[in-house]
Amino acid sequence: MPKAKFESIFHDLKQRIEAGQYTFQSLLPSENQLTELYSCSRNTIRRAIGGLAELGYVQSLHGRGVRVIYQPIAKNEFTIGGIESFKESAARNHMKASTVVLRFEEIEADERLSRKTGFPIGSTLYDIRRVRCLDGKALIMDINLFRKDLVPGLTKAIAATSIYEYIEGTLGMTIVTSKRRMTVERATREDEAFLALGEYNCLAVITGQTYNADGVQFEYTQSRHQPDYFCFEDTAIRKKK
Amino acid sequence: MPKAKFESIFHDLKQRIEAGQYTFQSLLPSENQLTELYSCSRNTIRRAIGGLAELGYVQSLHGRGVRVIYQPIAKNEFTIGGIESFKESAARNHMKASTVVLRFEEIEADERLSRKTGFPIGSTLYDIRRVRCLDGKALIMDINLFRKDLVPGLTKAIAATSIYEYIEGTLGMTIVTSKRRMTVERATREDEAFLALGEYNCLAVITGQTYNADGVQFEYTQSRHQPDYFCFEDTAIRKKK
DNA sequence: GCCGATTTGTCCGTATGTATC
DNA sequence: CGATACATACGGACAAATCGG
Repeated sequence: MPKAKFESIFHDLKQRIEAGQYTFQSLLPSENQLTELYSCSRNTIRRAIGGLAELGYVQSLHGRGVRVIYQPIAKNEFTIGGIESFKESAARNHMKASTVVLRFEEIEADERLSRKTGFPIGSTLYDIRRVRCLDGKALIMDINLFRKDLVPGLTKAIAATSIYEYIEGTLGMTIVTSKRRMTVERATREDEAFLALGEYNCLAVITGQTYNADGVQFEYTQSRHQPDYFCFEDTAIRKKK
Repeated sequence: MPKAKFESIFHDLKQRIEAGQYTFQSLLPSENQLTELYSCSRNTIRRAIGGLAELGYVQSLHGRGVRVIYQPIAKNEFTIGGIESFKESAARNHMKASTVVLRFEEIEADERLSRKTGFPIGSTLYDIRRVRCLDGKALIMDINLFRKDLVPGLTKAIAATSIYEYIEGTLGMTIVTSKRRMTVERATREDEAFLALGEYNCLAVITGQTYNADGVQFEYTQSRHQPDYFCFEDTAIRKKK
């Protein structure tokens, strides 16, 4: 529920573009016209347009207008975008999701683990390992480390459903920033044992650190995807020199 | 050379964070203090901070301040971020780059190719295929399609050095928006024939469409990376509900 | 628990610069 | 050249969240 004005304008324009009201390669109404349409200041319009540009929906042309560069694409893959939980992605792709918890332990961060994950040395962590299945096939290996003091009361039963629902729903914690690295790695013996890799000997690996609303890292995750069900989208905007 | 004020403030703050003047988990000076430090309006400061947040350098905490969440990491891999050419990336990673042009032809976009690449049907395209080598190892297979009418005068010799230098330098065209999809694919016979894949049977594939300053797509690229030399970084900021 | 000071979030109106047509 | 349109910047106002007394 967007309460901010620029957000609701952003969503309205986004929907109109997706619906084809503003077509590919056409120009949006000028910023001055939009200020009248939405009865707001030009500043607010510009924030909405800025959001659309980040999404790769439009591109501003100095002195000419704002061009629509949105093209609908067929999304039949397990596309990742923004911050989204496994359950949310599965639902968006209309797939049956299930989870098997392989490990649920408490460990302490030593110096090596601290360097790797970014957690302070000595912090107590939940160490969770799960296999994610879509439509019955084991496709993703999730390795999660949570700071116990920031995510108290986590149980194996919660891990089997959705940890993020617990964190955002029950604990009322907000997830804000998420830093991720994507790489391709050789399958480990564990990957081969638990996942349906088929003829692939590699996986798409997403390593991420997640920060809560206090700006404190509470999670380190490694998500190892069977290649068929991995796709990441991104839009980059080049800075001027 | 940033002429805009908010950009130079952005770069200054970014450098101070990287230099450790503002340390991990500390708070920046308040926006009001920064307006005095840089003698500018609060609006301008906020734009600079917004840029740092997008980079994953800081996170704003309502009512409290702006927390630094930048942590230096060892970048010994071929990291991709923003829009960057092969030569630029190689230079940043202190590696010797060389290129072998496998193909340089003109083709016409039929209906199938148009759907795949986003080019209009009937447009004449340069079809270029190149192998990229770093420190003598063949690691990347680049497949580029350029609209001939938008990138005139392209030659095989230019393809052997840097097409982007030609586009931005000689033609004076500005690259603005770039949409990319990352996937993992099985190696083709061509990949195996020309690249040093080692024991991998997959590659990291980046498929992208690039738009110029007119908002017109002039390029479709597929970049197929040997896994050891591929790493993509990203920061996501969760929208509020 | 309340109040006031501080700090970030949103929004407005205006002015000026720059690019396009 | 003038009109239009986007880019940058300023200053002010009020809301919302946090923190200390």
